[in-house]
Amino acid sequence: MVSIKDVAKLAGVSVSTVSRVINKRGKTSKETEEKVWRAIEILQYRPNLLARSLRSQKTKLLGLLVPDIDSPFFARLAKYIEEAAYQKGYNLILCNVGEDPKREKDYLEVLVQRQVEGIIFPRVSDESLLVRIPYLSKIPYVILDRTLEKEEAPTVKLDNIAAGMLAATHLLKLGHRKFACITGPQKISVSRERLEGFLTTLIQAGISVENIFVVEGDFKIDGGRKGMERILDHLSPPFALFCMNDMMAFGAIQVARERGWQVPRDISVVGLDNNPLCEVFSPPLTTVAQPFDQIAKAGITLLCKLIEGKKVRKKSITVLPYLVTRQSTAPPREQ
Amino acid sequence: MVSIKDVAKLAGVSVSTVSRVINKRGKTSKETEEKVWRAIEILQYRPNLLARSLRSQKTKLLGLLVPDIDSPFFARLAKYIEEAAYQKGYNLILCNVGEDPKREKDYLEVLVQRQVEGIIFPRVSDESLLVRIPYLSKIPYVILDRTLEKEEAPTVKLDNIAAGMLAATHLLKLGHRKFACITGPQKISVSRERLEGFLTTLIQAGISVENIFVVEGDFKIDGGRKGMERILDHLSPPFALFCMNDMMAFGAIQVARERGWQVPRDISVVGLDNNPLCEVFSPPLTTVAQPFDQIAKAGITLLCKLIEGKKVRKKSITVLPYLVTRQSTAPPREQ
DNA sequence: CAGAATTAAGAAAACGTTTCCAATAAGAGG
DNA sequence: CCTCTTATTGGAAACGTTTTCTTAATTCTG
Repeated sequence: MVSIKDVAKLAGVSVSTVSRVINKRGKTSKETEEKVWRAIEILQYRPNLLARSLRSQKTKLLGLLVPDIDSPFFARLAKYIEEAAYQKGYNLILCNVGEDPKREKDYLEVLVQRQVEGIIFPRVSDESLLVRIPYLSKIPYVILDRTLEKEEAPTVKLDNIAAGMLAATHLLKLGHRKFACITGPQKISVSRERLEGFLTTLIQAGISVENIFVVEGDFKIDGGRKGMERILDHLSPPFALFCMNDMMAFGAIQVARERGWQVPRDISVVGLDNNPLCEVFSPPLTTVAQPFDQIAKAGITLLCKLIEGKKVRKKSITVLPYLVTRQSTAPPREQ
Repeated sequence: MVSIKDVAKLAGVSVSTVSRVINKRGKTSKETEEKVWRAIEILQYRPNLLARSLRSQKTKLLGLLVPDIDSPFFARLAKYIEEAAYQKGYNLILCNVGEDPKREKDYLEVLVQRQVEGIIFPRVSDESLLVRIPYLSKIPYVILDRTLEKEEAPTVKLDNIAAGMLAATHLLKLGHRKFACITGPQKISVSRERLEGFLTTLIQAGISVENIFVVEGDFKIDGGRKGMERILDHLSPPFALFCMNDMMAFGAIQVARERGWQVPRDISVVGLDNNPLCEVFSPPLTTVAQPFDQIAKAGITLLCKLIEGKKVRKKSITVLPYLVTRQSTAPPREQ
């Protein structure tokens, strides 16, 4: 491997001069600069970022801890996070932790050892080790799409209450009086907040609790399917269903169809996320959209501020959802 | 930051001894080992991987160059690649290059400078800079789901010809005699190979070329939509359609539905990839499945061998697709 | 019991940078 | 012509490891 020494030798200058030229720090004469660049060109020299990082204590590395990169939600988020990080000159170490706490622990250790400057992670659970491991709490981090109970951790997320309200008002406006909801795991704050927004809006509109049937899902297709089965065992159409993400909505609609019900004629369905497939689904899915780009960008920006040690006023940022109306919702048919 | 020196001091031994204990290299007495581990525990010492890598010339880092992490195909592949890398003790730097050649160049530079030990990337284009930049060709790499024209680059991919054949035989067996196909971009070898398998099988079965209508797509939903519009302008159902990935199949089916055609009654559709959403689509999509886990695992294994400098007999590995029959295909209706 | 062989541990060099400090050369001012 | 700045440059330490080479201490062998 060709090092800065080789460049210095070929250019006939000292190592420090080469460094100065490369980093454009300090004074250097035009001629030496030229000599140095020429040598670099000839030798195809590329600085070793390990050495640079070791010396300068800056790695320009971030850890991206994600539950499941294969889920459309996280894949989308990851894309925008990567984009924002790239813009700021950071690289991302991809850590797919799944449901495995051991793996999360492993990765956190590794990230620390690799001297990442910060960690960004969507939707950690409350049991997450991040907050537990003491030497970890020193490293800047930002949590996306999720609040941790205990402390005022830096967070960027959707206004989930507003999201629930958006779904509820849309369905109310269509004239629905009977509702169902498939939530995410209740231990995740996101689920609770969305439910809160959904329920309070309905109740304020005078819907009685007997007419609201809530089942717990898992944000996956299968949770939507199982949820819908339970709902249809207890509730007879027409009614309106709010699924807390699109995947579950897809699963739920499939079950409805299998049982002979039509969407939106018998059941209106609202999803959440605005997955690109909503458009091609049959029927195209009405959904509460997340501005993924905003979340990611705000997250990285916040993280960078924390890394630079700047004082941040608002450690907790929320972004607003918006409704995308398609064909899976309609007024309830006459009974 | 607490370093190995602090540990040495607290344990009352030399730095080299601490290093030996940590790496379990060389002889150390039970007592010193205990002293060292105790000091490590007290100080919460974690080795600095930058320094270690710098010295040992091993970073245990891999670059993952991917066109679009938000596409279901790449997200799925990335997940399994990450899994395989993790098993082998490697970390991944995520590089989402999009369609931007400048970005690809940037990232390749950065990866080299970060001293990654290898690069793995799905579906590079032939114009990819990888092969061009001379100092890059030294760093081990493996290409997934794609062959580069020129040389015998190490590759792991689906047997695409078999994939095309699988789709064709399935449709033939159902009794179809009129066919359409929405390909991927023709400049990507994957598309050409799949088409080859599809066409030769049909022609060998005695289907005349007038009864095969091929349009070029882009592997995205919209390509499927546009492709289907062109097909329906030229071809009247019933016929059988092979889409070279599931996304395009979803788009195509939507257009068919908009135009009043039913799948599979009027048009049989076969996709490719076996996206989890195939199951919940309406109708559930028959598809040629890719064994993502095998591809990823074989890719990482191959890359590791190249890194270790082992001689590899087979630099080019193909894995076999299999058909998953669902409800989007059926015998053609009587006309 | 002397010398050889073995074991455990320390000292120091090396990895490739950045950066502080000192040194040299050139120009300015008196 | 001598001193004082100023502009460039080089030398060397430092970042935190690993690893080679010594050295000291112990055990074995005849």
